[in-house]
Amino acid sequence: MSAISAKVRSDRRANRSEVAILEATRELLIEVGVRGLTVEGVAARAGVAKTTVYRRWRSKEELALAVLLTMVKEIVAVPDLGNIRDELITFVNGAVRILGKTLMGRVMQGLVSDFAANEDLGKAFREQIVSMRLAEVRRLIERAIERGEVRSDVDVVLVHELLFGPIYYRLLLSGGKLDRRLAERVVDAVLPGIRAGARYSRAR
Amino acid sequence: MSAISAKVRSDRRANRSEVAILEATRELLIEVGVRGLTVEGVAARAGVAKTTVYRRWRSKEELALAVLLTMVKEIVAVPDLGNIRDELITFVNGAVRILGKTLMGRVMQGLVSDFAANEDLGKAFREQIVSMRLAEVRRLIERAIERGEVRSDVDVVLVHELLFGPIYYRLLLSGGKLDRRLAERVVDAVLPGIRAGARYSRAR
Amino acid sequence: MSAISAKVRSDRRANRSEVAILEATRELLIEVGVRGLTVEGVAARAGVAKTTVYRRWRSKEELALAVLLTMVKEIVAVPDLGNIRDELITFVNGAVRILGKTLMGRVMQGLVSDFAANEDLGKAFREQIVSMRLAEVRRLIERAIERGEVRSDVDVVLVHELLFGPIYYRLLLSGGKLDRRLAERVVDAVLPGIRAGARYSRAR
Amino acid sequence: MSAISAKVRSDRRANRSEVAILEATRELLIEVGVRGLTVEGVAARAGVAKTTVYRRWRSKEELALAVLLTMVKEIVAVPDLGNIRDELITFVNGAVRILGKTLMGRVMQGLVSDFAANEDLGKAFREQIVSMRLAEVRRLIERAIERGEVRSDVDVVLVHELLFGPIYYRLLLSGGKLDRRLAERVVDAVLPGIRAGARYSRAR
DNA sequence: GACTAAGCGAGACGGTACGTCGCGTCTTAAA
DNA sequence: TTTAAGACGCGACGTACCGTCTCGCTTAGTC
Repeated sequence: MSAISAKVRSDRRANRSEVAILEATRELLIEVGVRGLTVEGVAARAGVAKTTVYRRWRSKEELALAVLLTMVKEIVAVPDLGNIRDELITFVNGAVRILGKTLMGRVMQGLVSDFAANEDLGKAFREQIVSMRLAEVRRLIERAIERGEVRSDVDVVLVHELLFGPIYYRLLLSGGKLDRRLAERVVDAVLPGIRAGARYSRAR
Repeated sequence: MSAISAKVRSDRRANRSEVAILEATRELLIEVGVRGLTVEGVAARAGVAKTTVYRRWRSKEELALAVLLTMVKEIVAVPDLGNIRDELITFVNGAVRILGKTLMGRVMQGLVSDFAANEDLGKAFREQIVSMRLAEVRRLIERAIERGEVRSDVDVVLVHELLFGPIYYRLLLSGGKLDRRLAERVVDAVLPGIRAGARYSRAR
Repeated sequence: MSAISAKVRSDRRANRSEVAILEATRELLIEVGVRGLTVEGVAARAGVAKTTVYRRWRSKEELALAVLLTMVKEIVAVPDLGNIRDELITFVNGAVRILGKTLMGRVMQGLVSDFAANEDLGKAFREQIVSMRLAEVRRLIERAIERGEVRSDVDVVLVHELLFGPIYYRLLLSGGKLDRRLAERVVDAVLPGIRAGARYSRAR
Repeated sequence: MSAISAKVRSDRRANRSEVAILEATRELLIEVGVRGLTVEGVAARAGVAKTTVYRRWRSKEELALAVLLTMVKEIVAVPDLGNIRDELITFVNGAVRILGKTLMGRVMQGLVSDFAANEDLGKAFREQIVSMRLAEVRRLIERAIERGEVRSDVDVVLVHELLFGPIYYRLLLSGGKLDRRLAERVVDAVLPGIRAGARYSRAR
């Protein structure tokens, strides 16, 4: 029992550092961005030794990703709204809002280059964000197929890319605004291609 | 005439360093990527003083961008193929090929974070790549409108984002393949929404 | 006790770098002089990072001064030789020897311009060398006054300047030799003015 | 005749640069000292190409010395004042004034290290300043010997060093003031040793 | 009065060293 | 045993001047 309580105490102690580090990271990400983030700065702000940071995360990028992941874990299931259009708009707009209005947009911009450079990082992002979004799109599409709104041979992966690609394109490359209208317009542009009864443009 | 030849001679001298630097950069980008690129390394490889590099480019990122831009200046006008589908596929596939098969893909991955961090860099990319692609899409769409293939109230910017967003999404985030089929499938997914006679999904 | 041994261990570790740096500096001062001394070179020779050098000394001049000070800390008290003449000759000759025969002469030549340019450096030299020599001259003069050899109203500062000024004048400006005779002749030239019973030349 | 006038005109053109460079050097010596002096800065201030500076002086130190020498060429002969004391005070005080009140003090401080490092520089200083002062001291002493004021076996070199050593010692090392009293007190301390009828302290 | 070469301004260049930053590792003392 | 504290080796940064080197322009002085 004392061992257990010790463990508990130890965990708490460990968590105190961990929480302090994450909080410091979050603050510094807001203040100076991923680019300006330094392990040294995080440790100082958290009142923690650099070694303690390194013991838990391999690099400032992993640290930034950890913070980013905590924010995006809000990818919640979209309730049944009765029609696929509203559901997709709701879902896509969730991403638009997070990327456009919160810290996450800047963090994403700062981290994206690291996804390619650092295998672990990219994998973590794909597994925890990309694949979850894909899964949710799949769920919504399948529900819509059952409703008869959407063709049954739809390529979910492609749809998912068509929905989110433009969002990230604006965030990362074109500098376009991430506003409410965006989600709606993207969804409206994609739907005609997957509506039940619609034909592939090619077949036309 | 003597003025011209003098200019040429002068240019040649100036260019000798410039060319050497760009070539060294290209080699190093292949070997170590944007992340591993250092001004020091470029200067050494080019047989040039560090100061000479800094005299022409403010940072290794600008240098990398310069190399990248030389590669993408191949965004050439798509000839009239008689139908918008083939034209768009040709155009989009140009980007897919460059990003998927050449150095440019890796360079893009490495630079994208800097577009947000460095105003000049982002501006240069937007003005020299994004806006040129947008202009070409506009040209193609307008031609298609004249042909009666496409609705006349199409939002060109959005179409452009729908076409290229998924490409970059794969390159930067999902890790999906950039293959020949990609361009075709994206175009076929986008066309239904802009075909003449098509209705907004919403109106349905 | 454990605290002490710990302190000692800690000192040893810290000192390892410090000693290596000072030794490298000493060697390089001999080889290339103050002028040719570079922090980069010192660090390389000492097998130490440049930052480690900068952590301890602000500039190569401070470093050179540190070496110089270790050498001149030999300004030891002159024993009672029974007469002021022998005592002063002994004392002045100490400086002549160090400046003429050891590295210190060259280091002094190299550093002297920095004493004026760098407040800290000049202050360190004045406090650790000049004032110690002045104090020793004062002690000797006072002893001689007690013996009745020297007038009691002697201006010790001036005497000190008359004794050492010519030495440095040779070292730095005239290029004259620093030999054994020098100390003797300077002392013999200065003594008549301060002998008990002597009168100021003016009073004559 | 045309050749001559050509030479003259050419000289004038050459002199225009030379004068501009020296004037710029003088200004910059006042503003930033020898330490802060750069060939680049001098050329810019003089509105002259760097090459033009290098064509005339080998280094910024030679340039600084050139300026310094123009200022000290005022070492003029001391008139016969009837007694050696007043003559020496006048002479020594000339140096005290120049070193204490004009730019020359700071320039000397900045150049002195270069006298040892640069053979040409040291030689120029010794030949144009030191030896001229020595010659003047010799002239004064010889006149005083004829007057019967001073012993005939005086070591002029030593006297010269005793007179000027303390001045430079203050300027360069001790930081003591260079005021009117200094010349007088040094002379009064040195004279007893060389007065006619005086004996070497040793002989006592 | 046109021609030519010498001298010049301008400034790019290769180079050395600067002093700084942050990395990730390692050591120590305290808890 | 874990931690805070922080020194360390390291690599690269971007800067300052160095002294050398073209490059055309200006400008005498010659033909």
